[in-house]
Amino acid sequence: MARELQHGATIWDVARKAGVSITTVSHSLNGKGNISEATRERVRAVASEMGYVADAMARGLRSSKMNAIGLVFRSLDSLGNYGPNGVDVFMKLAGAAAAETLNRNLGLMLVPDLSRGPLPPFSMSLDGYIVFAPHLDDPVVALLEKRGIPYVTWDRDPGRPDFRNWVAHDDAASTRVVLNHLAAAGAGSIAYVGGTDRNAWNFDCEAAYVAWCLETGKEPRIYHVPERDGVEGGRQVGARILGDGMPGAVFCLTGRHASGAAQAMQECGVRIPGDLLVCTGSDSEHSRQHKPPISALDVDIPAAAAALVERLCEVMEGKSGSDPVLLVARFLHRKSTSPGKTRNQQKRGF
Amino acid sequence: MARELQHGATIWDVARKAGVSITTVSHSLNGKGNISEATRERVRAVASEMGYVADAMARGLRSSKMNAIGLVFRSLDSLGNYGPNGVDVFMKLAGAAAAETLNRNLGLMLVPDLSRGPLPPFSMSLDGYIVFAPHLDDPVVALLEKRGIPYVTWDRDPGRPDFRNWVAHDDAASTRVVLNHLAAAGAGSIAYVGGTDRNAWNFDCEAAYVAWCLETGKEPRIYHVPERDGVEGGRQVGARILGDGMPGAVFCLTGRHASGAAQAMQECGVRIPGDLLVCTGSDSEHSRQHKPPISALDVDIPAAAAALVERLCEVMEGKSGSDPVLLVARFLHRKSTSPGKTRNQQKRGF
DNA sequence: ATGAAAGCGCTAACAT
DNA sequence: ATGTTAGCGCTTTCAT
Repeated sequence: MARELQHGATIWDVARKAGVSITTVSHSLNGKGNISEATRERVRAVASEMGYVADAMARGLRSSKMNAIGLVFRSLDSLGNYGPNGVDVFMKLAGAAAAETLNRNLGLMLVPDLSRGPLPPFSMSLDGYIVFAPHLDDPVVALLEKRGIPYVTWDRDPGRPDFRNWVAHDDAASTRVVLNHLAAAGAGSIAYVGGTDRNAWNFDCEAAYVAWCLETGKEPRIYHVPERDGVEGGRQVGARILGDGMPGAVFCLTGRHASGAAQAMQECGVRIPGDLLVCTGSDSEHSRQHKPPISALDVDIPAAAAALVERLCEVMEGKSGSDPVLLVARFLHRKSTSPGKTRNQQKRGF
Repeated sequence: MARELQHGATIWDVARKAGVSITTVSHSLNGKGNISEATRERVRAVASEMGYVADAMARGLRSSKMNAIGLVFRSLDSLGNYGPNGVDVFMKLAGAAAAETLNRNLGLMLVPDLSRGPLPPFSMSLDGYIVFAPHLDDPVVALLEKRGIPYVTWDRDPGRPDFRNWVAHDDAASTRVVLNHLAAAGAGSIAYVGGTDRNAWNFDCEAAYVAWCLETGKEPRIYHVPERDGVEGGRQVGARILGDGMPGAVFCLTGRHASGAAQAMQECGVRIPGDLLVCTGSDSEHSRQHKPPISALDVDIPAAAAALVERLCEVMEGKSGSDPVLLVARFLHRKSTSPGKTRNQQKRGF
């Protein structure tokens, strides 16, 4: 149906009905200017009675503010399988960010990968962007940078150490928490399984692992599995690890890899946690539902979303120079790293 | 930083640089009017060289088209825990819809519940809406209706039988598929566990269950658990069902309920599928990861998103009178309803 | 084949 | 305390 017909009342309609000028309407509704309280009230009443809502585009055109921010949806491909890791984290973040932006009366626009294809009409008019896990030399970041659009990132930009508008977990600290926990639980040697995406998470966790090995005098055992290979990739690496000689523990960054690796090894008769401890750097349904449940680092998604949106708002307001925001990952201690637990605890999924 | 500085080139800048009028630029870029191919090419070249992108708001103001649609985020509360069911379906749909809208060069805006709080600035300017599972007398639908904004719904609007712009699974048919499967697998009596939200899914599945019982001469056994009670609610209903006398099968609409019910009953010594068949109407990580995996109806989310977006585009273009789109849910036959399967199949998670 | 000019609905100087 | 007016950047008649 033609929107023209139904298109809501304009500021003119309100002005006419209230018997004032459009300026008065604008000022009344926006709490600006010098308007008598009586008039202000009357205008407000008329406006709300008419269901008047200022046209976002007209307003935006004038103030060059869209009142909406974008959330970049990198690599749609990887979402193709809608696995718990791809979608889970990203989409939960989208939900939490939407809640967060609503509080500030901003819209949240999902923008699937800006770096390929024609730009969606709105993409360059948005007030700011949240970029999820930029990788090395990310073209999306380059585009935003070139156009001077404010943005913050989840995880630091691995190629740009001076860019400081990011929010992330303290990956180095989290990694040490895990490794120390594993060592304390009796793991003599710990194998590490990272992903292949060139993002800060992979880089920093691996670096922390290597540093920790150096400090504790252990021999690093590093494996890489492409994120997209998911559980199956995990199974394969599990087999490889077994082939290379069973370690005391395995730390898989990705939840799906952890689940796959544990699965494959259990099928070979390895008992978890009896023979081997397993832990993941990213909690997901896979780690929660695995038998036994797999210990994991957990992203506090609402906190992350809140921090990202808040920081972005600061940047949009021109504030700069703040430090990056480091969140603490929660460590969820579960059965997979608890040798010697009773049957009862096991049953409760702990 | 002040956007003014960085604000991209305007149509004027392009016109000046190309030595033509803004009309020529507009026409060249939009393939309208009578412009010589030479000029058109030159303008295009200049524009792309300058990285010119038409301002979405200015364009929208003129054409009163936003080129973006909204996806209503009903009841954020229920997403509060970001459990696999809330997020799973809704967020996957958001992702798929974003991909789908991108193909049409439309933006997708996440709009958290229009019915409470102040309207987000954009919400009333969007070209159309996808409303996810409207419930009876849904205020969001009422608002959209009042303002004449085109919308489609996922699942029919239970209170408005004449509204036909919806996409959903054929719940009646799907329910029968499940019940027949359960009966064929040897279930003499089948208990049904539905949710309490007043949406079409709950209504239609239950109606189909009752009808099927009537036809087959079975006594209906109906239980209700609030969606938000999740796995714990499932555990409780599992206990209740056991208390009322164990049936041959349980059909839980919600995946989390199914998982909880199965869990509680298994802890009481019930063997699945040996003593009892369990099936859910909504596949999720919970049903997939349960031991044994729980048979489920599965939403083809990309198909649903595609259908929703396509239908919405039709509605926005003024086409009307099309029939609702009925999708077929896939039935995923798993171990929980396969009595007498071999050990091997069991191992493969089938 | 090209350009001038009128708005779209709003905000913010600038009158009054 | 209220009103007039000039644009924001664009599309679209209507001239030329």
